[in-house]
Amino acid sequence: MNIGQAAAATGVSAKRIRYYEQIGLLGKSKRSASGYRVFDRDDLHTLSFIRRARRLGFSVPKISALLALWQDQGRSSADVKRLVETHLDELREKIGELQAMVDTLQHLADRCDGDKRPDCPILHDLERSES
Amino acid sequence: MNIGQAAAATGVSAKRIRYYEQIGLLGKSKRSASGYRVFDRDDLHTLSFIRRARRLGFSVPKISALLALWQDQGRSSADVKRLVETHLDELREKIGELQAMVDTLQHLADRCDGDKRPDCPILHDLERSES
DNA sequence: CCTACACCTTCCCATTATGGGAAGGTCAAG
DNA sequence: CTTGACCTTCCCATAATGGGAAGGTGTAGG
Repeated sequence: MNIGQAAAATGVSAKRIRYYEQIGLLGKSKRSASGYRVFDRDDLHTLSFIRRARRLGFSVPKISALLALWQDQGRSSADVKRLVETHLDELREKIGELQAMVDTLQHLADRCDGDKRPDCPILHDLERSES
Repeated sequence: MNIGQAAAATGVSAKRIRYYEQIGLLGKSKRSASGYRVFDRDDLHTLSFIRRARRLGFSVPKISALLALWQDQGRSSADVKRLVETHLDELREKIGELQAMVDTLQHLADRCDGDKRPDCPILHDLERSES
């Protein structure tokens, strides 16, 4: 299977597959006589794993750790869970930051008339002298 | 006032100030005879504005728009409000994506024993053949 | 007056994960 | 053998910084 077919089969673009190989997330691909990358069912399986992990917001280094655990038959589920909970903490922290922005902005927008006049509490707040 | 003092006074690092000038978010700074950037009270005011906008998650292009409105005495608050509401939509969309990740991961983590055994619904899910 | 030392300047590199595109080789069908 | 689809590598760009080098400036103390 060539890279284009692997990409179509897994939803991971050819560009990304080459990138993952380059940074060492994937081992070096087998190559055909002419230098084309060749993928087998196991490779597709791994690529799909990576794609799902990306969708859940894991960074490449974290996926690397997840892959290592996945392939380690002697892993403990505690290790996997710990990794995921750390990720959950980070996601929640990010959500908290974004939510705080939303709260502030919504508060300001609620007080903005949104008409033709220039007065606007939003700009007024951004302009304030404190902080 | 030199760049270091302006940075200390506004909380915007010297690096960032230079960057903002370079990309045109700030006009070209006045310079001393020896080439040092010189900042006055107005500049500090603008830098503080930018810092607050950054903290509320606005991108540089959006801040550029906000600054233009801020400095336009003939603006309408409707324009400001529209910009902010677009931003709010984007923030909320991002939060939604992150929250969906959290929901999925929490669900999986809840089902993971987190002990010494290798069985783990998290890896099992990432590995699944569908999707 | 000269020497430190702190601060300034510009320039280049790195970050994260990906897309775009060029130049050139390969393969299968007609 | 040509065409077109596909592959290869390589370089560039993204957003918004931080790090650090090489070299000029400004000031304070000896």
